[in-house]
Amino acid sequence: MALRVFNSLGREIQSFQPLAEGCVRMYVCGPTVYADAHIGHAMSAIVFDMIRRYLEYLGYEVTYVTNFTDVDDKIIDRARETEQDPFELAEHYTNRYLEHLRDLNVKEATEYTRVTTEMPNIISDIHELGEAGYAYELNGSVYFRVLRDEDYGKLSQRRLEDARAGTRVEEDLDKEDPADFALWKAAQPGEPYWESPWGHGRPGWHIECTSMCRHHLGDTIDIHGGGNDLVFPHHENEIAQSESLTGQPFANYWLHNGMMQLSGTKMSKSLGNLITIAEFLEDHSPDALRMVVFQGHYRKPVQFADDIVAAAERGLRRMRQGLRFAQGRTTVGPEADALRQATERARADFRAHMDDDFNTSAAIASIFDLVRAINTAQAADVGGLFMDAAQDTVRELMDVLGFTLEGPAEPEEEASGLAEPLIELLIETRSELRVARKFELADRLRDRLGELGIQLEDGPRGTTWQRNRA
RNA sequence: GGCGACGUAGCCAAGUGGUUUAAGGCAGAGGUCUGCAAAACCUCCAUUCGCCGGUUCGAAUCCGGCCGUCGCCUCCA
Repeated sequence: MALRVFNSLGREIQSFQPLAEGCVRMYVCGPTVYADAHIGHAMSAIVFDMIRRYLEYLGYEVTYVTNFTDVDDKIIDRARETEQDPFELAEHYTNRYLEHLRDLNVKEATEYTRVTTEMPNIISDIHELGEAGYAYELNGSVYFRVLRDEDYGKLSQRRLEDARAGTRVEEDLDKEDPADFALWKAAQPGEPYWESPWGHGRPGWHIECTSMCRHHLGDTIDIHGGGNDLVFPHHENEIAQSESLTGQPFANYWLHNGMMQLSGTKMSKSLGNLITIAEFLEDHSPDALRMVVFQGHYRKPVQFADDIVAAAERGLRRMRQGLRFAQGRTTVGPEADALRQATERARADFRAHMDDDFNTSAAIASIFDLVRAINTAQAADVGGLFMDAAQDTVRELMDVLGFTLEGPAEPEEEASGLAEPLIELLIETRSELRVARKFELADRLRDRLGELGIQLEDGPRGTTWQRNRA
């Protein structure tokens, strides 16, 4: 079975076939950097990271380009409000976001593009559009002539009249058509600007992605991704610009992730109902966010709430529990064989579900099935090759989804390295108490360690311990 | 108003015509193990898929209506 994906362009499941054999070129719309990113942005980054990782798992060489919108009205407004330099402001939040991506275990992009470093390409592309009759100048701004684009609206399945309906009536009432959108905006006094054939100004929002794709990936790319709130107008306009410019299809597959919901409504900067990535990571592991997102489907809205995160954390603990050091001595026999079969089945199921438009929820379920098989085998004293293979498979498949499987971080004060020997010493002492049947004391010791975040477990081969975040 | 998505157990959620009289995770109940706990394992936990009709030998899955939720139509991942 081969990979099939839901293409927003045409709204159907299609088998995935990249332009160049074995190579995938993908572009994902990144954030506008005027404030700290929230976990909705993180969801998008995580979803496309998963898609990229899975494509690589399938053996594709992936060129992954993502951008930062670092010139924009909101940035200018925010800079004015806070009396900052807009470029410094954008730079600050760009770096913050890059840090967050690392914290979230998002693989580094092949290239991070920015509007500010793309200016010559943007200007020449706008110029070309003008030459070809797709754009016109008006008072120092340049607009895209929507009427010239015969299949405008094909992505969002919107007719031009619908697109016009809600258009904000604003400054340039002289636009040829209300649906025409800005490729270049003339600078107002005090605004940052670049020199252009049309005077001082800055690019419109949509043209940046057109130029970045064209100049960093080529006229036609395999996958274009982003949140489904970008379908209209942003991606529709990108298609209009790019295809008018090159005469080639812009992107073969359009993939859109659903929105993160906080108490029933979309999380967004403008509504102010958000949890920033930084806030989330103060209390939770990056894996927890992936679990919340991937227990659902990337195209559907994801519910976010404290109890949902808590449930995800407990599921992850179960996953990690299956990776405990295996000390069983049975390496052959029916139990070992059952484990081997469970491992093969998990691999096959995982792959089949991921091939089905990245059904991460079902894919994770097949990993959980393997974890249960591992635990059962551990109880049956299975160890050796098959156990190693089973545990490695859990790690490998979880890694395809971008999970780190790291437990709660070690507290800083343990830097001295004294904590572990001390814990071992306490366990040793407690074992002696237990042998002496002084259970009350032994239990008290266990409880107190538990309060300190050290959880003891008495097994048939002695006591083990692990950190357990309160 | 226009375009689109969705409504599955206490919660999150997969499943889109028979192999499912509905995966998986969390929570809950009982049991095994244990000095006790924890972890793990076993069993149970929706005769039912928003509601009402229809198509079909057969529907959570297809069609129609209704109710409800959400997204886009303005900046938005």
